[in-house]
Amino acid sequence: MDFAARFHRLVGDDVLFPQGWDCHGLPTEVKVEENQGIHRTDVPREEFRDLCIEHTESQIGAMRDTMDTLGFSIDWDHEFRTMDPEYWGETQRSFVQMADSDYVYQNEHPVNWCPRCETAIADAEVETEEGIEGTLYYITFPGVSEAGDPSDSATESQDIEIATTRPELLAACVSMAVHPDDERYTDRIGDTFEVPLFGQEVELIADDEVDSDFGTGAVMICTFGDKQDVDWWAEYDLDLRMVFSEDGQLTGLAGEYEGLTIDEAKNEIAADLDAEGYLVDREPTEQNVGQCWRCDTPIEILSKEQWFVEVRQDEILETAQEVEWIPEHMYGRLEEWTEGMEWDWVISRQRVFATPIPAWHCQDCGHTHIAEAAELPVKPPETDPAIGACPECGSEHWRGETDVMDTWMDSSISPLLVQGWPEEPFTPATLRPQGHDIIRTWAFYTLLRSAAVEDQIPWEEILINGMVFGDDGNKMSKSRDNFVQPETVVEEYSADAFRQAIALGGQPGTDIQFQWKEVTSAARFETKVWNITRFVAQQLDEERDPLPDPAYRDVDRWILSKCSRVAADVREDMEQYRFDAALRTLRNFVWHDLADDYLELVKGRLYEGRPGERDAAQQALFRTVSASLRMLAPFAPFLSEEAYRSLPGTEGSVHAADWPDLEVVDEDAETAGDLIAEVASTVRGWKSDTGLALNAPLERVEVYPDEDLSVPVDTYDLSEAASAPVHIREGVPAVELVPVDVEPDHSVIGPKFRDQAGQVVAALETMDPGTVESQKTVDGEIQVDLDNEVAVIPGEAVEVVEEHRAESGEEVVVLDSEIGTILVYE
RNA sequence: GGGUUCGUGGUCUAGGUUGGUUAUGACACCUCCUUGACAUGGAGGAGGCCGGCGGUUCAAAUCCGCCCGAACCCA
Repeated sequence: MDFAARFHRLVGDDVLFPQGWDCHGLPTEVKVEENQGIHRTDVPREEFRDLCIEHTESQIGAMRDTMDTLGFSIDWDHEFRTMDPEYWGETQRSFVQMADSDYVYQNEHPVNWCPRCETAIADAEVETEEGIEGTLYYITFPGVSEAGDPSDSATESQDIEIATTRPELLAACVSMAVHPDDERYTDRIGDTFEVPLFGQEVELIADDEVDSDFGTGAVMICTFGDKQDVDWWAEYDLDLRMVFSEDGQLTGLAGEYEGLTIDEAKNEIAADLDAEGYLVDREPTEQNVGQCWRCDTPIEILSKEQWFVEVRQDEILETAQEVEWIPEHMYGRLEEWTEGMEWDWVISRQRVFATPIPAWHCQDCGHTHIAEAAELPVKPPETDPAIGACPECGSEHWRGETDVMDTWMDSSISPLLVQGWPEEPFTPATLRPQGHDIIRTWAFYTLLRSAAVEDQIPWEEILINGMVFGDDGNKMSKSRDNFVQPETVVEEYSADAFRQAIALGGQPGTDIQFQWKEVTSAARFETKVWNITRFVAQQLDEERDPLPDPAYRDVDRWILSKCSRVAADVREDMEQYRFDAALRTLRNFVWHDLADDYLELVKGRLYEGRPGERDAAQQALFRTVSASLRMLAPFAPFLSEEAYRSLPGTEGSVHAADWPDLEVVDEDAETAGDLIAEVASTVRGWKSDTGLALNAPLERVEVYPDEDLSVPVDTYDLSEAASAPVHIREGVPAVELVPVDVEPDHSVIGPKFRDQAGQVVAALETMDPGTVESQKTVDGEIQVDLDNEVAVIPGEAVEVVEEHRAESGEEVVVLDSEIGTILVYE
């Protein structure tokens, strides 16, 4: 996040904030096919690739514009794109390196296959069409009694009936399954049956995934009818019977049915089953069918040679544990995902726009050769390997690998490449920001890869941010019409307001809702800041020499002390990525302490103070405003920059400045200042309430603080602000004091009286406040009558609330405030 | 079905780890106020059984259990 980058620059860290573009992938190919009205096999690979690059470049351009508009402080010198040969060459290098350390291997693996397009397609390309009409066939599988097997000899296996919509897959049947709780079949599990027409023997297994209510409650498992079959095949380590070829015809395994299409086979096999008496019944049914998104042909699942990367779970988890997760519980997601991994990572894709797998297959002996590091980057289908002849058989006939890599192979090495790998020694990046939706991909693969390639953590901290939702709380989408383009916000308000709204959305890890009202309040705050700066700039002399030792008054010391406290708090929040809390604290300070209180208090001095007095106020103002602008810079880079430059006495850019470090925490001044601010705002509020002008002169104001002050309070500015002489008095004001209420301190009474506490408090509250008050002042403790005993409460455990009333005949107004009593003589 | 996170005035949100007096702020709403940075401002007000039930405790928004509801990830 940009907030963090900007903040760390201010505190003096050397920040590398690169931007990478993950270009490759299916969505781009699809988009290009759509725009061009072509299929990727219609044009040569290279041409299609170029079209993708072109499209991606325009996308990147648009996104970069947005980022600039929003003020992202990206280090564009370190921009990279995974589609550039400089990048994907390194992706290949990491592949070669992982192949050398035996992470990479080839194996058969089921893929979605479109028989018409004759290509593998990704899950994302499979569209599920619901409610397709089909026929459900009920087929009898004869039981096999195995002679010589004692467990079977007692109870001879009987026939079992299954239901399927795909009789053409009988030849591929490798097992049968029922639900373990299905009473119809409990004693049959483990029995063997014979597949009709084809004769192979299969075992009945039990699995929770079987739907007992469907058909007969028993299903056949084929390689492969659907994804479920794939899971079972892997889980139970079943045989592989490939019954379809790539063009959708039955293979030799189907015996006499070889060469038929799927539909032909379905009809013929169904007819033969009927003829042989295996077909018990057929009924119409509705089913969901996976189809090719492009041609609507039903998808088949075929097993194809694929490239894999071994997932070493322990290694990944160990690496992940060394990383600090923010928020912590997000580690749990990765852990769960990692532990649940059943298959290794299939990295090969039968696509075009991606990093080519740098390998060749010898056409004569089948040997697979992986490229040497020196010849990278390389595009195998176009180039022969540097090695020349096959090391196994000496042949020079190579078939370049046409498969390409999963795009996560690109993006999962970005931390390495950013650091100059492989030339430079790798040091982990400090921070990785990413969304929680891609923990199982980006974070997972990056951990895997940096552990595998460099045996290191990729980054020290990983900050998981939430998704941004629309104003109505739903995920942004065109159909919901809650899509908010950042540009729209920038046009109507400003980029800084947009940034603030996002920052305030919530803490890291939680999804945040975009809210126009946050933009509104942010925009108001900006106006406020701008006006403050303008006012202060006006009050500062252009050629003002900083004073070595200004004659600060209490309020000056107060605002400076508060400011340094705020700087420390904000800094702490920023370090923990609590941007919401940081901005909140900052806003509160600027708006209320600085603008509402301090500015009002020093106006008198600024307008007509003596030179020395004025200088001190100017100096304090300058330091506070300058510090505030610097703290605001990460959130509102544009506004703070302009304001900072317009403030006389600042040099250069606010973004090149240092984080404020005023080092003037002054407890006494804060006590005095809080009192002054409170009195000023109480008097101001009273004037406002009574309809007086805020600068209406008063005869005299007397302040009686509740607690004795340890320090003298300087009323110079207060008198100016109140337009009246202000005196701080000790003791009790000469007005009637009427106790009206008692407030027990539960944290004292609770532990002291334990289970009696409720009773004590209740009794206390029924007492006359005057009695409580007198007992408290005379004895230092209060006696409370309970039902049959007397409880003694220490005086400090009870607060007596008193109200002041002016003695009759005197022209005085009594104001109660948080810090004490204020008497106003008009 | 499994996992994770969450449920706080009309809306959004802070606080929750460390239980304790009056639960924070913003936006919207109502009343009043042109006063020399700012009406994109200022002063004040109304509005909450802190999702529900139960438990621990003198005391629960906060800790524990269950339930209901939402979102996300996985199956």
